[in-house]
Order: sequence, then structure tokens, then C-alpha cells
Amino acid sequence: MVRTRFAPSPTGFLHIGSARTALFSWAFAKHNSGEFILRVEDTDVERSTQESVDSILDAMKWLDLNYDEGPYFQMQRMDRYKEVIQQMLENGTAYYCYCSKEELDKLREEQMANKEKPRYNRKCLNNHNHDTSRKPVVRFKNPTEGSVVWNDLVKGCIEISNSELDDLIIARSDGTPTYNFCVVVDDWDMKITHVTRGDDHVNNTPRQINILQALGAPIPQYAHLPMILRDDGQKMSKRRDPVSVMQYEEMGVLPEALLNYLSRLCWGHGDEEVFSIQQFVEWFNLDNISPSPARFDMKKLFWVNAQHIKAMTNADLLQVLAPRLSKLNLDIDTLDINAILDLVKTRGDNLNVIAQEIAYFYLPQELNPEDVTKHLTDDARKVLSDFAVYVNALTDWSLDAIKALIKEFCAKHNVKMPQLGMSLRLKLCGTTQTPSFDAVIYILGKNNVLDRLAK
RNA sequence: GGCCCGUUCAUCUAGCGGCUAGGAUGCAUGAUUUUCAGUCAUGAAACGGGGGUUCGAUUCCCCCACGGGUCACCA
Repeated sequence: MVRTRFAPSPTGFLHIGSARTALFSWAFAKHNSGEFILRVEDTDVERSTQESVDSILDAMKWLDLNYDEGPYFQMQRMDRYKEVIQQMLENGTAYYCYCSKEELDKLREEQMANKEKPRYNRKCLNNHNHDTSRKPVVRFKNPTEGSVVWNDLVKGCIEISNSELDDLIIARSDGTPTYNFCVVVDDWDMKITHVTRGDDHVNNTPRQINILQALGAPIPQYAHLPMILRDDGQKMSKRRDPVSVMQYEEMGVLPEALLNYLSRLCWGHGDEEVFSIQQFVEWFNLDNISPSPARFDMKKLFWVNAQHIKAMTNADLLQVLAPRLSKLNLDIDTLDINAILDLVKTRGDNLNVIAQEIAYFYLPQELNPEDVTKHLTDDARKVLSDFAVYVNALTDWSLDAIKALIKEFCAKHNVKMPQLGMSLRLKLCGTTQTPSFDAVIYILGKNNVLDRLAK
């Protein structure tokens, strides 16, 4: 049974890169009929907040990345961690260290000055004459010989010498365990078979494997996924980029489109570009993940989004649009919303634009003064009032009849289609960029058309 | 700086020793003459550099350059 996990720390919203990691972990589990576990790594008491937990959970829900187990919270597993630390203390795979932060800082500085690798000098390993008034930390006794080797499912074989590692702290002086230790105990207890995570964790892996071995625990498989960078190759930044998943919701991106786009970063399946999440799960495997980082291309994301919007049924589209339409105070029942949707769903690459396209059918829009001077000249106004007479006289309110009417009008009044069209659009919709005006007239209905022309 | 990882069009990618190096986004041009959008067609555009291995390297190996990650009582 394949078991993967997603383990965010609740120190902020769900990051777009984390979402990609979650997606791949989830898809790998689903593809293999396995289980996906959510675990909240909240051992950093200073920075973890309930608000962050909630926003991460909300984002996971929005993306519809469901977990089979959890969310587990590490802070609720303290007893277990302490039990394991006690065992390690007893069997000699861990030891108390009484060195103060100041001492350690000094040591580090000296080593850096001598161009040595900063690492703990094991002063407390066998020295028992320490200041017991101090609260000690617990250190893991890392092997000094040999190296740690694992076959990373994305990166291939990686080997790191134990001489690169030092005795890391697994419990702080206040007794709370640290990240690398909790991860190990959790992955073990939760029977995680495949650790899929960002490749910023590659350097933690040998430490974790060493602890796992000291514990006599099985070693899971590791798959380190490449980072997602900005379009200029820099790291994404909170200040400059939309990095929160929910910001994309605000920008009118569909969750399935975001997932589709994210899936194509560092992964591909032939020439496939636009596909459903179900299809993705069927295709997904770790072999096709490219080991190099990818850049986030906002334009392509929105193109993918447009493809998904276009492919939706009107009923589904209306449902996702509902909150936006009600915010605009549209009473959609007054017109044929289905016909409107048919016309506008190809006219935007996000839900906000689509909602605006719908809005001008229902509500008279304010006119841009530039458009007025350009298109609503005295001549144009005369043409429109003549046209209103024709509309008023039309008894058969069908699209074909309206088309015929327009043709007839243009011929008789010696007006070219675009001439009529632009001023008509402006008067009817408040903008010169609309779908075919015959269709707009048809949907609006005679009364609306005459009302708006009269204003 | 040490260690680890990476490098195909501007961007996302296909390629897994022999191809006119394919697709997509974006860009440019044209068509659809009812605007914009959409759609369709066409076009420009890539194997970081240097050594090997081989009959033959984008593909395998080494070196260099560049990019990224990481070196906490953060995760």
C-alpha cells in the first residue's frame, strides 16, 4: 500500500509551490490506489498560527485535494516524541548537550574564520562535568564514518558523506522536539512509503535516514520535487508575486485549471496540455518528472484557465460564477442566462472577466467619454433613433428576424454594418467590445433595447 | 565558501545513440470582412562551452561556465 503525505507548516497561507508538491504527492498516492495523509508540522510555536492552519485547510479544500487521513498535528504527538527521545538517550544514540547558544555561536564563528565547515564539536558527548543549572538540548549522535546513499525517485542516486553532517539537535532546551526528528518519527509511525517533498529538503534526507536507522525503522523511498521559480528565474516572493493559492481564486482561476497548469511544471505526458484532474491521476508517475526547476508562466496559466472555462457546461460555469454574479447584484433570471453564457464563455481567461461580460447584459453600463465622442456623433445618434423605429416595429422576435432587420435597415439607410454596430454596442452594452450585436439584441429583448436606445 | 542538485526555442515541455529536434504558451503575419475576443492557417525561435566514448551524440562519461538548493535550539 502506497502512503504519501503532505506536511505543511502553518506559518502562512498555502504557497503555490507547496500546492504543486501536495498535488504530486496526492496524485502519486491516487495513481497507485494508495493513501494520502495530511500532517501539520506546527512545532515552531513562535510562528505557527491557527489562522494559517485554517487557510491551508481551506485552500486544500478549494483545490479538492482530499486526504485519507489527518490532519495530524505534531503538537498533539509530544508524548510520542518524548518517549522516542528517552529511548535514544537510554540506548546511546542521543545525548544531552549543555552548551549555551553563545558558546555555539562562538564556535561557529571560529570555524568559519578558519574556513572550516561549521559543525558541533561534540564537546558534551563524553563530558559530564557540565553546568547542570542549564537546561540541556538533546543531540542525535550522528555516525562519523561512511556515507548515506539513497536512490531518489526524481534525482537518481545521491550520496552524502557523514563527515558533512554533525550531531543535530533533536530536542530544544524547553523539551520540544525539532523538525528533522518529528518528521522521522511521524513518517515511521504513519507508515509513509514515499516521501515526496520539495527539493529544498534534499539536505535533510541523510540526517533523517541516519535517525531512522538508529531507530531501526524502515527507510521510505524519497522523491524530491524541483522548485517553482518566478518567470525571471528568481525565487517567488510574497511581496512581488501571487504566491498564495487563494490569490488565484480571487483572480478568477478555476481550481482544476490551476491544478492542470501546476501539473505541467516539471512533468509532462507527451503533447498533452489541457486535461482533467482524473486524467492526470491516470497518467501521473514519478518517472516523468524532470529534475530541473520550472518557472511560473502566468500567461500560460490563464490560457489553460480559458480552456477549462470554455469546456465547462453552462450549469457548472454558472455555479462557479454565482458568488461573483451576486456581488454584482445581477438578477440573472430576467434574461436567458444560458444564451448569454454561450456567448461570453470564450471571451475571457478568468471568471472575473466573464462575470463582467455578463454584467453588461443585465445592467446599463457607464459610458467612457472617449467612446462617446468617437462613436456617438450626431449622425450616429440619428441612425440609432431610426434603427429604434425598426426595432419597435418588429413583431417576430427571433434571431433570424433580427438579422434580416439589420440587413434591411443598413441597405435602406445606406449605413455600413460596422457604423451601426459600434454605436449600437456602446448604447446597449456600454462598450464597443461585445459579442455579435444581433445576438445581443435578441437576448436583451425589445423593451430593454428600446429603453437603452432611448437614453 | 563547503556540500547537493540542475542546464533542449523567451517560457513549459517531448526526446531515452541515427529525427528536416516535435507540441504548447507567448510573439509576428494572414483568414473568418460585425468590433473585441474566440477559432483556424502560416512563420520566426532551442540542444550553455570544451574534451572524450562511438561508425554516429541533444541523448553516455569527464571538466568548465552558469543557475538553484542547503549549511539554525525554522520547517
